Amino acid sequence: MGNKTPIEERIVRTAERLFAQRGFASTGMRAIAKAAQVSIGAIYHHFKSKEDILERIIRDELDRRRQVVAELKAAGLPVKDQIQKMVEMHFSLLKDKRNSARLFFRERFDPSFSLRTRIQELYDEVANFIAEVIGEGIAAGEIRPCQPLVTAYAILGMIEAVSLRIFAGDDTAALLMEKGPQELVESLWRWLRADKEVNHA
Amino acid sequence: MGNKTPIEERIVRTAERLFAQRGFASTGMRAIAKAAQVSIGAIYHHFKSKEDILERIIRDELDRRRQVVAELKAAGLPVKDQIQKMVEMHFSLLKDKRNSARLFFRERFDPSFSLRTRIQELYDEVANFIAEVIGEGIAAGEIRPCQPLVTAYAILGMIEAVSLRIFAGDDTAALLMEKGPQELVESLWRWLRADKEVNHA
Amino acid sequence: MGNKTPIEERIVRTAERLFAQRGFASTGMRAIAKAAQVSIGAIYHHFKSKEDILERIIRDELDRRRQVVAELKAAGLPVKDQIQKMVEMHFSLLKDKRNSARLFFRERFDPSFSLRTRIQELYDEVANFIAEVIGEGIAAGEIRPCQPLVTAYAILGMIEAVSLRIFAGDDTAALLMEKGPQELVESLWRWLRADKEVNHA
Amino acid sequence: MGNKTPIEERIVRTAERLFAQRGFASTGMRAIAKAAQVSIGAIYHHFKSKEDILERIIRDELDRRRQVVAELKAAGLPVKDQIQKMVEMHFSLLKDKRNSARLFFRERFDPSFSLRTRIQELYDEVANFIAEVIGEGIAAGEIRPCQPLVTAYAILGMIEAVSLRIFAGDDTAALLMEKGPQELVESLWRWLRADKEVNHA
DNA sequence: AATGAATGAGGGTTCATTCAT
DNA sequence: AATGAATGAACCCTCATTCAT
Repeated sequence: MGNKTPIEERIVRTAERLFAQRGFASTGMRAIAKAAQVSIGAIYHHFKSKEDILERIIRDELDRRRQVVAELKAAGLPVKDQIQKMVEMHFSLLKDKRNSARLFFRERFDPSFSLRTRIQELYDEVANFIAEVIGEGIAAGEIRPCQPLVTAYAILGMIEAVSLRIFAGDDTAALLMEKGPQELVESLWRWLRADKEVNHA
Repeated sequence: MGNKTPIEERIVRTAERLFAQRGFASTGMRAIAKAAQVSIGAIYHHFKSKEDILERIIRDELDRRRQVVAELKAAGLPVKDQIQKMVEMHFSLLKDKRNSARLFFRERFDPSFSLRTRIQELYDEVANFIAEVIGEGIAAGEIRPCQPLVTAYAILGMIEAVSLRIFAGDDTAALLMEKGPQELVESLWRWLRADKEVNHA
Repeated sequence: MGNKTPIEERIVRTAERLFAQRGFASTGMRAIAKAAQVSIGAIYHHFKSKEDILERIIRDELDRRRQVVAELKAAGLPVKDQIQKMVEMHFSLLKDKRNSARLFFRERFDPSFSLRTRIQELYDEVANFIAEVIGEGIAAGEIRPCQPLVTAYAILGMIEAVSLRIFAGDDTAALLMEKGPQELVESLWRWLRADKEVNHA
Repeated sequence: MGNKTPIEERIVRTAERLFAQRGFASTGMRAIAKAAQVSIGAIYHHFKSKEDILERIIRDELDRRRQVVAELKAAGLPVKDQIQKMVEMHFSLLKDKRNSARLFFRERFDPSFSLRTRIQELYDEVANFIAEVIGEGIAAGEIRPCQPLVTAYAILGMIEAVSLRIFAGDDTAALLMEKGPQELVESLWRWLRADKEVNHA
């Protein structure tokens, strides 16, 4: 049922790459068909429309992230570890699914795109999860008092900005890829931890 | 000579809005002409091509930001104030030039877009400026030792993420717009400041 | 595989007619589509571009002429007969493929037209063939000494001028069509033959 | 009144060159204006339309040729000399007014062009003049019996074919330019003269 | 006499999509 | 399941021409 046949796989992966490279609007069905070595008819046999392909790509990516968040939630780790895992997740997805991550970022703002809302929802979902973690941390005295939601978006933004810069693929990108994760985790903790810890150190 | 005629202004502003809303590739010249209440021919009389309009928009925005950064550099403020000003600048530009800011985000990654490199350069320029400020702060013992460049991108990302979320225009956006700037400035300082200050507190 | 589908045939023949009537640059794709009762998309499904249609038309015509010349070469007729056949060929092609012949004349000088060189080559090929025949005739004493190449172009020009005048379709054209071929053949022979034949007459 | 101001001259000459090079339909008013270093408005101040410029160019050329023919008619030369002068005239015009000669040939067949009829008329006028000369020659026994009109078109065609080939500007063209005129004159006379002359030689 | 901003119809071409096979 | 021919609206852009200055 939900099984992807090889041809669907090929279409999805090719489209993912092309959408990420050229943008959704600028990628034609012909280009996808040609690059995937599939007939146009075959694409329309498996997908309702061009948007349908994008929807599938995005949904896959959303599922993947949602699952990571769910696992993280279930694990019941200490606050600091949860935040570390979040950061690592993003960098890991960035490495494994470079194209969809890039696509994910590119098409987030297109208002004509029916998935925009769903993307926003996931984003908010992740942000809310982080805010929740922060809230708990504050309640437990582990995190200093702050606006949890603002902080959550800020954290996501930090991660994404560094991730995005890595797409450029130049020397700076290499530096960020190497130093980024640990630096971010350390900084984040320094940012969030309650003052007492510093005083007691 | 270099004066913008009213019609050019109208074209640029309309295009800016439409590009920001629908994306560059999905905005047709007809749509711009109609929305700006200008004939297609008139647009082509003032601009070489659709890309030329985008180029003008982006260049204007780049100039605006570059100038703010230059002023900031020249002011010779203390580290903390410089960072605060940076954050405020971003939120201020966000309020005044909502469309171009949004457009700026959207089209940054299109590889076929001739200005992409220039945008990247400006972004790097700003990042480098921040990294420089951080480096000076570290040398002066005001900022704790860290990777200045990674931190710079992280800071920009934080700001952007919060900014972007504001585009959505919902309740969360309102909250972020209200609490965002001061929360970010405070958090940032907490993040960056050397430990001694905390200890002495 | 190489079979022309009916739709391609219809497009080519319609374009041929319109190009001949209005000129290549002044014939729009919409006009071709309408006249051929075919959608614009269908044209572009079969041809890469407007120039591609012209290329196909010209290539067909070139092939046709090249083949006639090759057959003539292979036949090994006496000089006089070869010249007669050449003239007849031109008038015959003129009758059968009136449009492409006219088009052939019209677009020969367009420097932006990619096939111009190839047309020139064929023209030269035919001219060289005639010059060759004349050269052989001179060597055999059947043709009086003359510049073979100049004479060849002159002969082609004679034929074309009469042909072209026929396109007008008026009374003069009818006269030329009726009397042209035999008059030209006779005159040509009178022009070319060695003097001895006249003396012996 | 009929005086050309310098600006009109510049427009006409530039248009003549561009029309000859690119064709009438493919030459834009902007291109003429730019090449002639004249504003578009200035062109429209002196000429009613693009066709009007062409009309002026063609009319000038027609007048020039008509005048040569008239002079030839008035001179009352022997038949052979008249024909020689005709040939020389064509090659001379070809040298002096290369562009208009080329243009003259290119646009002769455009049926949407209002001057086509007039061009045809001049062409016929010249052909009729030649036919007349031939007719007189036949009556006087200097020219062998033949179809005067067919022969006239053939002669014009010969001349044009050689002329046109010269436009290519390659080695063959150089050869034709050097040997063409005298070869044509000699051949023509051989073609046309009554047999008795040959017999009596 | 001369300018060039403005028009909008039309240019060639690409598009996502349909459907008979 | 798979094909690719066919559609025609929409794409960006150029055109000859007008007209207020």
